[in-house]
Amino acid sequence: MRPSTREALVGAAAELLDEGGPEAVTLREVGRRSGVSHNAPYKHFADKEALLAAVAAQELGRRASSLAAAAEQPPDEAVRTAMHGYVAWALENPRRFKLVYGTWRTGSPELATAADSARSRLVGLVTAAQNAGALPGGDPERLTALILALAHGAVDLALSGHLARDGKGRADPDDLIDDLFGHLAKG
Amino acid sequence: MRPSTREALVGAAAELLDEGGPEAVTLREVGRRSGVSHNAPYKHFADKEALLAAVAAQELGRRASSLAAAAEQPPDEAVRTAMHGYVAWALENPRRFKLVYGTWRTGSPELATAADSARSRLVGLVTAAQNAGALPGGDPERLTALILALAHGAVDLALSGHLARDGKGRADPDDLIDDLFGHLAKG
DNA sequence: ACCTGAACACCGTTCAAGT
DNA sequence: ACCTGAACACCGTTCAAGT
Repeated sequence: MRPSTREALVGAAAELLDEGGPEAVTLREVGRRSGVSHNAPYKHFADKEALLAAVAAQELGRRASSLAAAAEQPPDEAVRTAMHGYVAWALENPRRFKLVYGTWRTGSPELATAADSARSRLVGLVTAAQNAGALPGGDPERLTALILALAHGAVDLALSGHLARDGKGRADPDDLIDDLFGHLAKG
Repeated sequence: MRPSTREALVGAAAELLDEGGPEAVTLREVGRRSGVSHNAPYKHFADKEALLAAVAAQELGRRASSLAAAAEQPPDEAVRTAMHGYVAWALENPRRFKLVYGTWRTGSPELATAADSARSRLVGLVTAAQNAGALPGGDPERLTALILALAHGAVDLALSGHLARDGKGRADPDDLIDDLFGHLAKG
């Protein structure tokens, strides 16, 4: 069966987001690409932000699935692999990354659920790595937060050009992740 | 002497940014609060983005000054103090934080200079801490990037609600910074 | 050099009306 | 239940003109 109007709207919005950022997502163009009028979206979403939240939730759901794939690796490598995957996703889809972690004026339950799901999967990987002796002990949620914060910050700084780009101090997000795991292994 | 028109425009833009985010910074309101017409800003800035870049550069310049203050502490504590200061600034001024590290369609040399200045000050603090034996060795630029990425990511995740908020795994950005320094000290 | 007022194209949102 | 067309208020930007 062909996509429902709602799915078409979300798809068109994601497409426009990739092409030109959130302000390029005009309800008029979303409607046009979906074959409906420019205010048909209001029958499916409260406003433009709710439409963007649906795009973010869809993206986060896909991220959670790719975390499930990382879980099939041996536990001592799964977390690192997952983090490199996170970085690759963010660098390839910077506007989706910025959207997902942007500021929302009105909280979307759909988005919150997707975020919790992704984070709890990662906590599972970290716990397994701890049990395998590949990561130091302590509260797994807290260690997960540490690792995720580093990966997230490295990507965000890289995207905004605030990471040293040239010269001998050059480090990309993948390097920083490996550095962190090196320090954690020594502890 | 009273503020020039340019300074008034930047000040009004910063005020509006704090009140309602970037989209609340309308050139019409900026002009009104500065006592000029709604298109007078175009005589000082190429467009709205250039005005926002001036706000970001001003903010980053102030951040660099506050890093200078941290340098007066003993070297083994200066970096940690600076990072807690970074977190406090970001949590108190989330819209300025998001603006500074947002995506710019057109690069501003003013902003790039301010960013380099802030980062090189931090590298100086890290180098001093390494010499004092408070941080592990290795390339100071790269270690600086690691620490900054963690602080930045922790704040950004906290602002977007992607850090665990309740339950036993709860960690705020300050906790994560201390955790990182703990792991680094053990290495 | 700096500023103004009018104008243009565009956008989010609302509303009355249609099926 | 879902959609349309007209309309409203608003905004970034441009332009001709003023001092």
